[in-house]
Amino acid sequence: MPTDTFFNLPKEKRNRVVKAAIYQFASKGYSKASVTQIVHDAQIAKGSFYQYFNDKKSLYKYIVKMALDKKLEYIIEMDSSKIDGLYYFLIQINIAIIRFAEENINLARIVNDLPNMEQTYIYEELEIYHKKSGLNLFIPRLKKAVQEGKIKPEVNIHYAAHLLYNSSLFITNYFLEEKGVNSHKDMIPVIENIIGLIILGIKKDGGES
Amino acid sequence: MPTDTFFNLPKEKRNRVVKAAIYQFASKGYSKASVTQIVHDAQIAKGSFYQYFNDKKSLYKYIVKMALDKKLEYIIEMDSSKIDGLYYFLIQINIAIIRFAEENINLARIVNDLPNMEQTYIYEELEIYHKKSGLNLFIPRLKKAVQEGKIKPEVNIHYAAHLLYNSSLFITNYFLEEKGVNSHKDMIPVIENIIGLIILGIKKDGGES
Amino acid sequence: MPTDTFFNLPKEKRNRVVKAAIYQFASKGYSKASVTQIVHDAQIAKGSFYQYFNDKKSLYKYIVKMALDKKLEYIIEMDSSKIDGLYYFLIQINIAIIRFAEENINLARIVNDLPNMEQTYIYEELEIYHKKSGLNLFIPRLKKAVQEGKIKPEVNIHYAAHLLYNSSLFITNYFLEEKGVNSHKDMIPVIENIIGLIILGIKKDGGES
Amino acid sequence: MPTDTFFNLPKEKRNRVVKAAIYQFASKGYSKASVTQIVHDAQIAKGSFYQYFNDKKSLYKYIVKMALDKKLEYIIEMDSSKIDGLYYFLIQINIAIIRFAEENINLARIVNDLPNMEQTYIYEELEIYHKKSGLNLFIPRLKKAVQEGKIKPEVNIHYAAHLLYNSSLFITNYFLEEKGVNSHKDMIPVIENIIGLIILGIKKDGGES
DNA sequence: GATGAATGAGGATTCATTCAT
DNA sequence: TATGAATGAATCCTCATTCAT
Repeated sequence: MPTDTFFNLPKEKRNRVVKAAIYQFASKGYSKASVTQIVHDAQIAKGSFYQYFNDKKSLYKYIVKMALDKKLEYIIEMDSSKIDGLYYFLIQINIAIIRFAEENINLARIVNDLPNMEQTYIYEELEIYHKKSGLNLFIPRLKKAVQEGKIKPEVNIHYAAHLLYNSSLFITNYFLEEKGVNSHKDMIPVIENIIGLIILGIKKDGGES
Repeated sequence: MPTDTFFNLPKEKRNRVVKAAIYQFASKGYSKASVTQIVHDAQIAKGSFYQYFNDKKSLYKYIVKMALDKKLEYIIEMDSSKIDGLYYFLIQINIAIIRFAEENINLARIVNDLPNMEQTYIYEELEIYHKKSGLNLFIPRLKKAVQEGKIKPEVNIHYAAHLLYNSSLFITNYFLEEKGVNSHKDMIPVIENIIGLIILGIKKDGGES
Repeated sequence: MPTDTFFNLPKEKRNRVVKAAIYQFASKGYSKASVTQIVHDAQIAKGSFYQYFNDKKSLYKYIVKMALDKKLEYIIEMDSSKIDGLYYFLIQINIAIIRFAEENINLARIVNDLPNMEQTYIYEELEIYHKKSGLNLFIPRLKKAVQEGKIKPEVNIHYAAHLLYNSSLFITNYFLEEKGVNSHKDMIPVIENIIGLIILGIKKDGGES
Repeated sequence: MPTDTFFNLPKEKRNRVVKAAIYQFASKGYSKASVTQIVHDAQIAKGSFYQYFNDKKSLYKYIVKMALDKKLEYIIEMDSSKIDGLYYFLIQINIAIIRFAEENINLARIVNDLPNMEQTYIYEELEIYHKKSGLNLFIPRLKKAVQEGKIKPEVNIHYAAHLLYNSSLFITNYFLEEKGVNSHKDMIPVIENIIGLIILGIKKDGGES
């Protein structure tokens, strides 16, 4: 969504703009993010900014797309084809997401802020990208597990996917806010616990609840 | 967080202010909510507003506290002492929350928007209230279940509470957005499905994952 | 189209705003007129301006309405009921318009600039007022003259009204620009000439053209 | 008013610039016309534009001159020497102008917008050209008619010329705006009516006004 | 205690023109 | 000569807060 002009810029300058924008959106959110602050941080002229992007919204959409793409990169990288069991798959996907968050803190903040945009008109224009790294991450894998007879027949795939996506968001937020957590490795037990919980349930076998 | 002046006001006037504020915060969110619009809707003078509240933030905190208190009312009302099983407890608590949302749509919106404030400085000042109707809703009950030997020993209570709180938020959002849902009763199957999932797990017994 | 706030202002302040606005619109036209300049000239704060008027357009519409009303005042004042002949009526109406222009130069400039707004969306919202001091000034009088048998049957009332309205605009512009003309009295011969021309025609009787 | 560079350009490129400029000035007016849009439409570089013209004003003056020249072409073409009567001459000249408008809608819009520029400093620099296709169109012919004794002695040539010029503008505007009018031929009755009116007057012979 | 006008820094966006390559 | 990125003052407008009455 940037203009051609933006792509003709030297990479270094483009990076300054992107970096400043990411910082603004991550720390202030879309509507409080200030174009004035972005151009100041990126050391470009106000007018230049509007030669790179039609408006603030265009920039935002570009950054969000970039963030979601980056998130997907981490997920694709994990080469899910080799992962057989559902439990292991879910562990891996959450680890991938946390690694994304670890290495791209501000992009992760932006991604995790997306659900808050859902009521706005901007969201609709982002929905396609968002879906790819949202619910759709889980639905196909759950369907496969159903076919393989590995999932209880009474489980509703739709709700389960929601729960899993939601959990991944929550896990990421947990990571982003928890100041004591330094590496994605520290999160592995948390992930295992939560995914284990979803897979096996809270309830002790044999007990009635 | 209002001034004494506010509490000396006739109840009817106070209600006008509260109602207008709830509407603004629910529909626009904190930062986009307009003081000008609130005083207009409440039919009070701009200057009066600043005699009732030090600033917009004070009003927001007051409304949030009110919303959380109201939510708690619904939860307390359900008289959990009589509820024995954990599953049934979780179903009931989610139904209570949905009933709160059903009868106080705008307050529910404000409550469910709270996690988005987490990065802001305002959140810290609200944390205490938030906790009461958040995580702390689940932790004591989970501890009890542990003592009763009803929960797998490897389950981490802390994370389980997070997952349950998160699920309750997600269920509420689902209710608030789903236009086809008219009554909290329509949500009961959804709740049962999701809670069932958390209690029993996704995995089919006997299968390896 | 101003807000109540504007009308609550002391007359002196209101006049400062109106005067500054008239000056801007008259000298720059609608789109080049600067709100910043207006508030500067009127010695009010930018924010105050937007408490008086919703936007620049509202102010413009207010000023245009004011200008057209003022123009009408001069026309109504001439007490057309006592004016019998069409020629005399047309002379008088043009004199009234020139007197309006003489005593309200900038308002007259704004009024005479209106036809240029015709292609804009603003015009539509002003049309009603404009019509009253435009074509409709002439049509009823021409109809009356037709009934009295004083007008050639082949004359199309519609076109004649247009020609007369157009001539009045032209006469006013002539007055506004002609630097040598100091008083409306200097314009009387011009008016008589032009109206005489429209009434009697250019052509010498008996000559073939 | 373009630079030599402009005239050294291949004709095709020059035309692209001219066409884009005409479109802008016709549809937006001088001050709203966008240089950025012109260079975009003409597919030339911003910098190139300023090598062809010193500034926006220079381009405008060039286009206006072009428009007035084109208008004159249509008028000259009608070979007025062969036209004898004043009435017929006026009919023909108005038809010529309408034909110009019909075949050069955007140029006609620019020409008819000129009077609105009269208050601006730009106008002065265009005045010479404007006059040639304005008042001066009528004055010589009126003088001739006076010499031939075909015009009432009390008619002031100067004012009559103004009225006629003004009427031609009005007729053209009428043509440009009237959506039901497809061809200049549809305008002939209107022209005959208005010119007839000016030649013979509104007043019925024998009646007193 | 009530009122509502005043404030001004800040918001996003536009645009003719310049200048380095 | 052609290019297109850079510029920055100017545009309209918003809004929480203050203050005089």
